[in-house]
Amino acid sequence: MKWDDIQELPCSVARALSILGDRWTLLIMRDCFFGIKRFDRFQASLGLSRHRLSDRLAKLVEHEVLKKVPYQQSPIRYEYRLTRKGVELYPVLMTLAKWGDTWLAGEDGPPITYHHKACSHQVTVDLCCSECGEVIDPKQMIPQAGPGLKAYSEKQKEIKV
Amino acid sequence: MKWDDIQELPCSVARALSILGDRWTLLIMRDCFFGIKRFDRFQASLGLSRHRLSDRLAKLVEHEVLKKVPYQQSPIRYEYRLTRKGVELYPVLMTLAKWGDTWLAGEDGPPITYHHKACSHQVTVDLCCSECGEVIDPKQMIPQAGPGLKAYSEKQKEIKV
DNA sequence: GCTATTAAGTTCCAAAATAGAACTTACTAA
DNA sequence: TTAGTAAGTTCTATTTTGGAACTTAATAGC
Repeated sequence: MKWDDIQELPCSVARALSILGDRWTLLIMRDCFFGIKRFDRFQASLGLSRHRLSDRLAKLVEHEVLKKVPYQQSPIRYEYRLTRKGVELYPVLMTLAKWGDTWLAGEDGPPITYHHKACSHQVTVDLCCSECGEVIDPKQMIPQAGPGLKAYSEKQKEIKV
Repeated sequence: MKWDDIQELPCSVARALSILGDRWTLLIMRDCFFGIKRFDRFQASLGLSRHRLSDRLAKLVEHEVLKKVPYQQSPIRYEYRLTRKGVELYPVLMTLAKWGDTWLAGEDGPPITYHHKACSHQVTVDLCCSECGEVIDPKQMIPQAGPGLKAYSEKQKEIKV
């Protein structure tokens, strides 16, 4: 299967990764959450080639994860800002960061710590149930075919007929 | 910067992505959470080339995200099982899935829905503060230099001297 | 007016990674 | 003896990437 085909799969993880799942995109998003907005600052921060960066930013704009906003005229220059869709990737990055902190940081401890304004503690993040608020244990979660999968199956049948 | 260099950065997201951040690895992990354990089943499910799959599984085993366990003798055959380190990637996949459900599912709705044994509702997941339990708003989180970053800075100084 | 600088890219080529098909190995079953 | 199964490995053509140089449109200093 070609990479571009995975966006067609009836799987939200596959669809998300078709936008985010290459070498650099999630690191670009990390930088966005640290407040980076401009081309040269992304390039300096990440050290990827300008060519790649240009491609990746364009793809993120195309998918409305970032938006280009002019920050000066003559010559007109744009910066890249998170959209609502982009901001909602925060949990993905925080769960990745927590996993890295737990399993890859070694003796030195986490490179970044987080403080929560609401409770003013140093905190980590947990995945919780939207109904009961309990911290999620994977074994307690039961996946079921949802409407999107059923609709996909129907369409596949039609194609075969 | 070469991709292999990012694992050296003082950033847990970069380190995590150095293991997980290529085209297929997180999809392989998704399949693990759906109970897939054997080579041919991964290949059938994902449609990636056998060569790639072999590489990716080996890398995940090397990093102790999966472990090879024999399931028969003569000829000896192994299956791939999640380690503790692997199981703890569940939040990463669930947050990706939720984002995909929200932004990429379209009219058909989410392909998969989840039910939580503890509360027996259909649920989604939220990112919550480990201290106060509130759902996380990115704006309420304040990043600070942690011990790992300080240790890294010290080491960089030594190299320069 | 001439030259340097800044920011945001684009162009080009060599090197690395990937897809897909065929092949290999070590067995079991008919 | 032949076919089948599972888990890979090998090979080649194609695609993607990295890195350096170049472009564009403007401003600032001399």
